[in-house]
Amino acid sequence: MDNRELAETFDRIGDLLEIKGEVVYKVLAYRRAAESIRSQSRAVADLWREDELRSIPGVGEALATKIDELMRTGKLDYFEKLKREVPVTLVDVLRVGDVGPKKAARFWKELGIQDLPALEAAARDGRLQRLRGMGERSEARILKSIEALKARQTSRVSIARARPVAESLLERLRFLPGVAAAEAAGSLRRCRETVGDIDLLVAARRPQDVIRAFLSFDDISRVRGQGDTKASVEMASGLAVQLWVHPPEHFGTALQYATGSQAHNVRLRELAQSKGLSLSEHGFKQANGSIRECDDEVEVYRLLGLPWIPPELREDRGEVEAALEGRLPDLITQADIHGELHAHTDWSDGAATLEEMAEAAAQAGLDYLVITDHSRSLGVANGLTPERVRQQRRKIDALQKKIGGRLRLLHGTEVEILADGRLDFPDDVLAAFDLVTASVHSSLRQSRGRVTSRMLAAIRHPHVDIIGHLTGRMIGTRDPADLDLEAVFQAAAEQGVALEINAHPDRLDLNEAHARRATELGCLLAINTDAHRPEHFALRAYGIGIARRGWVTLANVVNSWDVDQVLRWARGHAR
DNA sequence: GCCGTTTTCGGCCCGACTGTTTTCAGTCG
Repeated sequence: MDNRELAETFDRIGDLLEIKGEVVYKVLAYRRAAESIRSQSRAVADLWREDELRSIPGVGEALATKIDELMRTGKLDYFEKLKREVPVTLVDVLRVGDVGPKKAARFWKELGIQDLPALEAAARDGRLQRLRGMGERSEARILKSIEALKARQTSRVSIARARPVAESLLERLRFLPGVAAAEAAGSLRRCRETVGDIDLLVAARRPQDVIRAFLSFDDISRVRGQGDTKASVEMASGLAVQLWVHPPEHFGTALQYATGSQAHNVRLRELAQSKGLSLSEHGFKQANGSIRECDDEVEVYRLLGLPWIPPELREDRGEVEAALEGRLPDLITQADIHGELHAHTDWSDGAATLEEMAEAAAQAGLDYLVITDHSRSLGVANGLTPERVRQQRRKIDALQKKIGGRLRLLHGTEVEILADGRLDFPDDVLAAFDLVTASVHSSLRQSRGRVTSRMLAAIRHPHVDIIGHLTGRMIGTRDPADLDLEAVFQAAAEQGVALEINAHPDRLDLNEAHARRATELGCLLAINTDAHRPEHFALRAYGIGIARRGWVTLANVVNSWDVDQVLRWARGHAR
């Protein structure tokens, strides 16, 4: 049983317990454990074999026993019993906005509603509004929420889709009279790979004016809620947006609050309590009732006795402890990256010429660019034959002479790792490249053993320098290959082969948990855009975001090195 | 159900908004 399935099981148990009316802290304990398991950088199955389950934050005696049962038998008696008490289809009812555990339980017990279609039918028949404490408006709200739930395919969208929408709104908000500042917060600011909704924070003296102006933006299609200090809307595109408006004196605490994560905020508020303070978005309330305001986020953390914690780390994954102990990682930044090691041209499936890609790389401020077109067996991508490889080398050398010292051009390849683990070019062809990235694009559905041994063979191949987009996953459309990551990371660390963090927002592969584990094991990493057109060099921001969420520091990122160091490494490691 | 230089028992963040209520429960982030 993998981490995701395990986390889902615990989440589901939490949902059922909540509907059943169990004390909330037990529910929270299951959810906290689920989240902790989801963000584990190691497979829980491995920890189970090593008898280390209790090292997972939020897993105590009772949950460790349950994980053990799930690992041994694939089932959990406790969960099965629970499902006989509470219909498991009710968890779908919980997904409806404005319906929480209390209402779900009442709909079930008083109206016999066990699933989403039954809820919708009841709402349409006007049966919900006849319940005590309900009314016409509540029923209409629920019906709208059901429609919204059905309309969107998944509840989360790519960060790359959300960011431009947020930027567009922020530009307009900053232009409003009386607005001192406007920033994106929430999961967007924390650089999660997907975001559930867009959270925006505005500093202004007269919040109601800002909210009124915001609600009149013409791309807003529905107002979900509005008050004196916040508004919640849906965009025409279906994206949900939340706006908070606070006076400038509160901006520090408000930004901290709106950035989250919720789990991180809970940790900070507990820390505040231990100092006799009560922390909220309005400030620190002292024991005598007076409020200490903060217009600056750094000050919020300072008052808690902490250094400022970068938003990407705020997930309650050990960052508060690290901050308390003065061992926060010195995270990689965009400015640390000096070269692109993975880019395509129209020689294979890229959209632009060598010249155009070189020009764009120089414009993007890069010092060096490695051209890595596909190898021959990737027919759909017009992969290069050895003969075309030699032609491309001559073309690159000529172009280098033409552009001079502005940009160092290197000749590389993204060579296919074939289904049997061999590479798609013979050794003498590979030897002629400045840099070799090896990737898997097909036969991703092979067994765990086979995919892993293919990957290990590639890592141990004397000419391979980088493994591209390791798992092959495409967010939302293609599952990652089933790999023994621990074995892959160890081999990569031993061989000095770098693992790519592919910055394309559909890939982000390694993901943040993998990046963190790879870093712990001492792997080298490469943060690449896999650019197929000039504007793709800008995608690096998303790769940097994931790297930072994976606690990646400057030390082991190969494209933070200068070109000579990269070439020395490419020639020298484990050959 | 978890967790501990204030505790192995008794805590477990804080506030805004909504709708149905005559003072509050439920939901959400």
